[in-house]
Amino acid sequence: MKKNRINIAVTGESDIIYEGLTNILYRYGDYISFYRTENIDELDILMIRVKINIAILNPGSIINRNRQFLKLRSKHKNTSWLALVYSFIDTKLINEFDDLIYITDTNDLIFKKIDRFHSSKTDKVRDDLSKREKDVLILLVRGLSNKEIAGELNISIHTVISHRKNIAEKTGIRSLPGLTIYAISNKIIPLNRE
Amino acid sequence: MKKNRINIAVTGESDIIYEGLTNILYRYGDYISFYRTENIDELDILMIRVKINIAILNPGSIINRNRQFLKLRSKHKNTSWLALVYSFIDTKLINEFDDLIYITDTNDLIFKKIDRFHSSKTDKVRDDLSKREKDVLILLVRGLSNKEIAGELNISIHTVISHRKNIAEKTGIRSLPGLTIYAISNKIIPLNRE
DNA sequence: CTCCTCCTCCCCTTTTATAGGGAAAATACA
DNA sequence: TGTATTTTCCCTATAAAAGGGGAGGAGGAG
Repeated sequence: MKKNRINIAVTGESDIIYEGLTNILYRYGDYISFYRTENIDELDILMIRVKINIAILNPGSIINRNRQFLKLRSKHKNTSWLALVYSFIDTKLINEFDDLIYITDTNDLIFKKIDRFHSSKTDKVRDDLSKREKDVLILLVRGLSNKEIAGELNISIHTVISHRKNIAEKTGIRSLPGLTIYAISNKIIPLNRE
Repeated sequence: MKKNRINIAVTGESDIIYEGLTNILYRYGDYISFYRTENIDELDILMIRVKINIAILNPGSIINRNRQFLKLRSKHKNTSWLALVYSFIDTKLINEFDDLIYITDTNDLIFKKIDRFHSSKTDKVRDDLSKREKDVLILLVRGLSNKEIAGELNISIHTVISHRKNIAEKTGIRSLPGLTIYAISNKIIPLNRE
């Protein structure tokens, strides 16, 4: 029932691609952490200190670095390796990857590909919040602190914290901005525009 | 002190590139409107009803459609035409464009290129958030902590806190959910869901 | 009757955020 | 060339949140 965080490393020099990819994937919950590296050397260093679940890299960045890439792969057997293809590329290189993301892939397709390598995500994505949890969420989005929410709902602050823990567990969203967007998207609160 | 809006059309099939490009450019102010078209036919139709200041397209999408492209160009002489290059491409094609954006361009470089075709740059209003403040806000809405934002922007955590103080002062909004809604309402971050 | 969810409450420690102060350097503007 | 804004950095202190536990009662489903 617990949702594991996914750590995704994106390797490549393109701001556009990095921004695009992270922006698309952020929508599916903030249980994804991104790490950006410019090249395979940086990726190597990163993977020493962070357990990367999914590494996405431009195959172009490992041309002439094939041996280094294979070494890194074998060092981190639990990592999934995806190629982000936006140019013509050697088929041999591509075979080294677990899957390919094409620059022309739709948002949904991209997420599905990522999703396939994130086994523990499948069990529960959309558990509905209980009434009390929604009450807390609404007041949270209004900017009240835990203590203020406790006062408003006439319960102890510990209970509020408990509800928040459960909300975080169910939605996989731990940040306030993320919860705000969740609440808006799920029409728990309306977004009034002037 | 009115700001002219810029209408930018992005033509191409890649979600990643569209998201990346819009995401980068959103930061520089909400005076940019984006229009997305999948191919040059759609762009043609779009330009009948909307005055497009800048058209960004993948040169690959006009291969074998060169004549159509040139016709469209000559029909809209006030539009700037930029190529978004992420693959090997015929140099002849490229010469038809006013400028090139490479997939490896940095955020700043991309904005400079766009900026060059936006004559009314000088009348930018400064009564709202500064660029850096927007940078902080965007990362804040993504759920990063002050420390993480500091790391992302390569500044000290004290600076991040300073920016946050100024954001709170300027907007009068102190809560994260409030700032999230502010950012969405002011198109500092996009909220596009299914 | 048992299992499960919900709601309620409490403990602990560590990490972050808030709020007040200040200040120097770099840009931008007029 | 001044002046204002922006960007950067720092201090102290307090408040709040995060993350890890656990636990009892109410009520519904099987």
